[in-house]
Amino acid sequence: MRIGELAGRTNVSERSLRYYETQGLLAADRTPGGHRDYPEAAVDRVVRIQELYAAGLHSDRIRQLLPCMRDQDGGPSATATPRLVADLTEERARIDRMIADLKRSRDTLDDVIEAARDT
Amino acid sequence: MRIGELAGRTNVSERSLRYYETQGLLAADRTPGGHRDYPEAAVDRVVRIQELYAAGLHSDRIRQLLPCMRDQDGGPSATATPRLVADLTEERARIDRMIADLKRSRDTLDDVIEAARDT
DNA sequence: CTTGAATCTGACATCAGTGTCAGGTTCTAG
DNA sequence: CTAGAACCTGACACTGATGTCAGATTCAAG
Repeated sequence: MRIGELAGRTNVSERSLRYYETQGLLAADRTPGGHRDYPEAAVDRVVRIQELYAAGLHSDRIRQLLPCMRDQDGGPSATATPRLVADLTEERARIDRMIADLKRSRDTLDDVIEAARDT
Repeated sequence: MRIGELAGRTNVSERSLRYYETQGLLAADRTPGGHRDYPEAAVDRVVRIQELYAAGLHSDRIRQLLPCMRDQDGGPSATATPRLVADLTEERARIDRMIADLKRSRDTLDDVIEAARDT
């Protein structure tokens, strides 16, 4: 599929899709004229990439991670090195802290919202 | 207490504390010479502010929110307007989506980490 | 063929909190 | 009183994914 369709289906801008390519996160075939042609699996991949970005991972880390992921077409093409496992474990801990923070903020908002409801 | 101590106790840089003041999030008395003098309650407040920033709220929103929060010394000094409640409800939904995303990313990392463990 | 929509590359802007530096002033222990 | 630590303001840089614009090219339908 072409970039416009992929953007529409993933709700990710064309700009970002091209950026992912420069970062080595998302490959695309090219038509004879140079237009990008994405495989169906690109949809899932883009969604994953977005999730990982949202989790605070940087392009470099995502690039290391992607080949080790299951649920890619053809299964994982690599296994994480010990070094990468250590890094990912740290990222995981960071994500846990983020979740805890977010829950506290959510509770704070709930308090304020509820206090207003009781007015 | 002075800014250095507050920074140390909250693990927030002095730069950020001064920035919070310009944003109207954190007030401080001044010594005759002009140095900031924070009340004890500033520690809690700074922690809250950090959590809310981490949850993706911007300064403007936090400024609206802070006076409505419980657990401030003296209790809440304001109640959220209906307009603010609507905005906060939206923020809350966004935070929920963030948490869901983070959990998915965490699961992804766990998969990769575990796959490496089974090597 | 033609024409309009879609895509291409490259460059520059943005956001918003934070880092950092400079040059000056205040505080406090000795 | 004095030295050094701590603090002050103001300004500029940065980060890194994304928005946006310009000018050129390709694609696909009539």
